Amino acid sequence: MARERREIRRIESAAARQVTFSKRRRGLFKKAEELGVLCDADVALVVFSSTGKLSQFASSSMDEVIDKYSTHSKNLGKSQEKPALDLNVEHSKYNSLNEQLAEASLHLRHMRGEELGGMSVGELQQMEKDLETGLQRVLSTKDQQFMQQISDLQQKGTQLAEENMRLRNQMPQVPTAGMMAVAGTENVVTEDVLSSESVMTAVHSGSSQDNDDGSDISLKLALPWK
Amino acid sequence: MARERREIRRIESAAARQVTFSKRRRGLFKKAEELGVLCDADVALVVFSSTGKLSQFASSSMDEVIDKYSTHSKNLGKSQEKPALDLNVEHSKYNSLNEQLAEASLHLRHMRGEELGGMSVGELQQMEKDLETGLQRVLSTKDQQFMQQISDLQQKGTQLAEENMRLRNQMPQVPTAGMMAVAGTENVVTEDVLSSESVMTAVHSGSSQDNDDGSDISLKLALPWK
DNA sequence: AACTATTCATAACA
DNA sequence: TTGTTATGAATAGTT
Repeated sequence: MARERREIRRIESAAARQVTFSKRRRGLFKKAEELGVLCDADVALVVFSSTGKLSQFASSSMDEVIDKYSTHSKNLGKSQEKPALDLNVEHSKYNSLNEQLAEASLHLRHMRGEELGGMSVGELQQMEKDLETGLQRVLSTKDQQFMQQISDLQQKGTQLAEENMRLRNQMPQVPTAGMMAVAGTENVVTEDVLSSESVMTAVHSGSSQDNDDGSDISLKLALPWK
Repeated sequence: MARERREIRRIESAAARQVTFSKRRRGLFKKAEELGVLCDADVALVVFSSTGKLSQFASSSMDEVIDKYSTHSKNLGKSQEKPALDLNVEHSKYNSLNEQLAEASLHLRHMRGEELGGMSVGELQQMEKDLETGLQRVLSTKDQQFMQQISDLQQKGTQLAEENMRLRNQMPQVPTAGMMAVAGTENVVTEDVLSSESVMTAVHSGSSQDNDDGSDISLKLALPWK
């Protein structure tokens, strides 16, 4: 209803989906309330966002009645009792959440390639698409994090090299004891060496195949301490 | 929202109220459905008209709650007016489940490559490993299903070819063109292994976008025998 | 979050 | 009730 018509299908971008959800939820609740007032109707509305957040509206206690009936349909006589009613509300929400959790859990197992037996080719192709997209994004994000860590380490390395240079200039009388001079800055140096090692180890043991701009940079990294 | 703005208060004329109810109810349900689809949300909506008539909508798993409700809704004494707005979440079990669901939901979004911002390199590598495993298994399962479909089609093809043969024997007066067509048929049948391989390859590389259930393949394969 | 250009929903009418 | 239309509302894309 705006700059351009939007097709009614799941919004892929999480950010855009969240924005649209906010706007449309407000609109929907407003319409629900207006219908209740204008037409003297009882309206109950429950919305779970994709992140599991709950919001609800009721022009009367309809939602409680719904929840109550959903769990203890036999006990119609207790419909006016508040305590039992609240418990039933909880019970109902609990069951509903349990179902959603089970569903999400199954979806996760599917994503891991488990329990694929009953799925159609179409469903499998959708899974494949999702997995490829997800994998691509994970790889991209991982690369960015590596680059950031490397950049940080380079900066630290430069600082340490400069300090090292200053120390040497202050102690020209120690010819072969270069190691000793470095040891003077032991705290900082040892920390950094350890962290860089752990990073490199992570890179190595880390799975797959791609991108090795990192090895070039790591060579540069090693230089200052040589 | 039209010729003139209408104040949001109970419509006194019963006839006008009924008309407005009808129109606005349709609009409200449409909006509810759109929110569910666009934002991947679970939406449940129950409306009692002032005459006691019930209508309901639910996306996904909420329908069970609503269905149970509708089953027993005959016994309900309905609507007075008393606007009440609830936006509460409570009870430890409920909260615990809600957290689990939120976590599962977040995990799913991570698997789709969304919201990776705060993740460590180690977590990303684990995700990568999981995604690769899942993708591999999905591809494998999909291949199996294709193989099964192809096998089924081959069987059907063989049956049709045999019937074709029988028909041909019953009609020896068939002209030359018919013979050529039959020869073509035999070629296709005997090349089954090759053609199935090419199908698999194409599917593998092209993968992702359209989710037909493979029925178009059966049409294409069936054509030569028609 | 605020701002429009648009599409959409609907109040009045037929 | 259903259909049409002028107009008010909701909102998609943008800033």
